[in-house]
Amino acid sequence: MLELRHLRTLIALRDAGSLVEAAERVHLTQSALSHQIKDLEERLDNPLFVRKTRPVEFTRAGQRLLTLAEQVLPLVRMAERDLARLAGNEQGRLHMAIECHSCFQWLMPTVDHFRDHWPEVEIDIPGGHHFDPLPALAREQLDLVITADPQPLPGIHYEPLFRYEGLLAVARQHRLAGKPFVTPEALAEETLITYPVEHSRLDVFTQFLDPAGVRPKELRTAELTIMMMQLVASGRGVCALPNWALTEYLERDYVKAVALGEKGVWSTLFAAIREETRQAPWMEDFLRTARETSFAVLEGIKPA
Amino acid sequence: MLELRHLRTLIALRDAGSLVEAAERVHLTQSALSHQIKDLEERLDNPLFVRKTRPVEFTRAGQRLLTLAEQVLPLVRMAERDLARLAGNEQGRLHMAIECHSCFQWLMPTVDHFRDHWPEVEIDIPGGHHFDPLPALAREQLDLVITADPQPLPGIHYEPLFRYEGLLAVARQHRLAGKPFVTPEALAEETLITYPVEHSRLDVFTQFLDPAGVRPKELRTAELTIMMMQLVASGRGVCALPNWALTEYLERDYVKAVALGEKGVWSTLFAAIREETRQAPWMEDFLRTARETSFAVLEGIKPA
DNA sequence: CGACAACATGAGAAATACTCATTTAAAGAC
DNA sequence: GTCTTTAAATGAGTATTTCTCATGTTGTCG
Repeated sequence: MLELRHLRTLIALRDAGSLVEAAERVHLTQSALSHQIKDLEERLDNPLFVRKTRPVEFTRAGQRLLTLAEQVLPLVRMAERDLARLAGNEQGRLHMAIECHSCFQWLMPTVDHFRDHWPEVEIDIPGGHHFDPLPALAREQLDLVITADPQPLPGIHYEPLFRYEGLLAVARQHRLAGKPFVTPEALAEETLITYPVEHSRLDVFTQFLDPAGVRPKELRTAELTIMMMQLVASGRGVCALPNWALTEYLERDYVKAVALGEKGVWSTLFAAIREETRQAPWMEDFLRTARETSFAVLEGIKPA
Repeated sequence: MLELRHLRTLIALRDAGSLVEAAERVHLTQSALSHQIKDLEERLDNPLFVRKTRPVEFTRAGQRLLTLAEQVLPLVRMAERDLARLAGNEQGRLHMAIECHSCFQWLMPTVDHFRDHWPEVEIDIPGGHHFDPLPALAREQLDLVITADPQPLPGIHYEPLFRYEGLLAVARQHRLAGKPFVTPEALAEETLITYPVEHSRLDVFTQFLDPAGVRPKELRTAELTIMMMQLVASGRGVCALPNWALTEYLERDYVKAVALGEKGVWSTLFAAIREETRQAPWMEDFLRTARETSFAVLEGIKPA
């Protein structure tokens, strides 16, 4: 018998393009999905997708089921939201801080969507606070903090959102452009541009340069991504940024990107929340939509 | 996680009015449904229906899920139909005979519905054949026969549709009216009106009178239910009919009904089909909708 | 009150959905 | 062409879920 599980799988498969990645998204193994879909295909007596292509291509039967999924799953989600409200957990506050300078890109659609669906929850990103966000979260001045470096604090839970790769942006004609990856040592000859924050909060240092004991030749800071890009493009330095923050500049061929080290430097972005708010239906919904929109909007990220 | 299974259960529960009957409809035990719904309620943190009422009464949460089910399940069914078509089993013929004089009432809506959804399948109820329907089914002159007395024939499968009770219709002022049930012996004093068919095909004889060795004082036949009702109402005899064939006359208080024996006489109505056509998706769909419409249209019947 | 009907509950059985370890197949690299 | 890498399939075993069975509880009606 067809179940919602199958529809969810197919949607994940379409969005991911391969079984392996789809499996990550729904938090199952590749094998599980392979079996699941095989069962389904046998019962329907019809293949659902062509495996030999990248991304996978759906047969007519597969497309029909995807159509069904698109009709049905939103209805189901709306119903679940209504039920959560009926359960009585409707009041709430969601004030958040963002430690990640380029996160607004995907956070804004999430916030908009959320505001529509949970009008009773007061959602806000209060600007211009100068205190440390994580302690502020603990003392209930904030309700959610987007951060890439979780620090163990009592009562604080870190909910992984997605993993992303730190890439090194270099000028198009730069000597490192086109290399498959860059070694820490190579950066000893470069000017590194960063956001004006402590080095302990930057992955280039903590995960790449510090372990190798290397320091860049020179350091300079910039507030905004676009300024960094201008500096990089004009050959005044290099900078490390999340892959998704770079895609638009890469597409316009404004700069080039190289991986940091052979394996790349991968970090996880977290939503820090208080344990008490973790079960709240609107919080679960916010995290879910946050993940969904980030996967929809950003390229090159992976499930945590 | 919410699944279609839950929605199907809730619909069955609403249609049936009690867990016990709903369980019969979805072919599970009462216990299974009880557990299933309990799980759901716990996860939603909300009761779904009030158990102490008959029929059960749904809470707001339950109603919300029912709404969802009504939106979603038809979509799912349409998709399944499309998939069955894609699987290639689209051609078919469905000529049927009806051995049961009062079946048109529920069969017609079924046929109409089916014609809409399977335009490629030729559906018909050829009239005026004088041959025995079951052998005609075996030799492929027919594809489906509605009958209440299955006879073992090679290659013929009897698919139970529903169970119904045979009731004795008597005039309002008749001496038996108002009794909880009637004994076979009591019929020895009555004129029994039947359809003009062999007695071996009438449950009153096979299940009630013959076992007790009783014969009615007199016998007469009538072609149509309405004629029988007129004879009964005017005190010219009594007649045994399925409970659902009587409801409209009972509601208008045209005649009264009494059960046949303490336990009542229950029969099962079958759809006789050839084994080969049993798996055909349109056949499965026809049987499903036949069951559905009969439960929707007829009162007092039970799942087989 | 006692009998009956509907639902709940706990324990164990059956079905199913998953994981792990391997194999097969295809696509790229050299 | 062979070697490597990546994706998907497969089989066996495990875990989980979902049933059934047997029994207990509660409410209803004569």
